[in-house]
Amino acid sequence: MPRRINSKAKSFDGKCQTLAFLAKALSDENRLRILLSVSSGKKSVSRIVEDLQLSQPLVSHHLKELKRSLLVRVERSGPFIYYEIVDPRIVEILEDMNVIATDLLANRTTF
Amino acid sequence: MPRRINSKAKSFDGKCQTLAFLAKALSDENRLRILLSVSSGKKSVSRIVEDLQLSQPLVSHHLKELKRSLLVRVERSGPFIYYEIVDPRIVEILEDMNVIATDLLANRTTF
DNA sequence: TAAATATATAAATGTACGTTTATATATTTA
DNA sequence: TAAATATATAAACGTACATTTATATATTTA
Repeated sequence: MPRRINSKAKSFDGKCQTLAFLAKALSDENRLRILLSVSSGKKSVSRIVEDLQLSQPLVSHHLKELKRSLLVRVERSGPFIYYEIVDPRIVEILEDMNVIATDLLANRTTF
Repeated sequence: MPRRINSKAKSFDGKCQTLAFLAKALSDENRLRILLSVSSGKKSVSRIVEDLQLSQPLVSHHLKELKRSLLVRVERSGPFIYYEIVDPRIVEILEDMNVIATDLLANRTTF
């Protein structure tokens, strides 16, 4: 029986790889903006490009990454290809992360 | 007045940079393991090295990154240097992320 | 079918990053 | 003060990745 340091470590055994993969998908500013821009409904690539003022190949590239990370789903309709967030709970997580990040920055001298 | 696409986008305006920074700090498997290993109390570098079976310079390097990301605090006691998680809410976030990641993987064919 | 539009892909490039190896610094002990 | 222990730092290396430029694919329209 493998030694357990504590219960918290146990509950994360073998999950850090998956967690790191998900975190990496969220670790780029432009990719985050793209993900959030499709978090409230389907949106075409060109619409994302227009809204975020990013180059079309860059948006396509990040959408491909988000799809590879299972965070968005794709749907074709005529000449347009629509992307949409798969699980809106990701947005809640990002909101929680933002609260923590704000606190960390505010108390960075104190801690 | 700048155009707002939707309320969600508004609530994240200018925060993606911070969010991406935090996510990047959590985007490496070994760094996550180190962070979680100091999430239930102070732990010395050598103890982390022993628990996680990682090289000492690698652990030191990642601890430096975690400190730069404001996620851990440092405390010296004799020859030992103890690290500790700053905000345990990070662990809750990681638990939530793990739930979502698990669901995404389970439904990856369905979505 | 030709032109126009929408999106994806490929190549190229610079940089960031994780890891290893080697060494330096700091603290305790003999 | 010398040796041993604990940790940090620096250099070196390979790789991953974000971005740009150029081009290919697919769909609609004239």
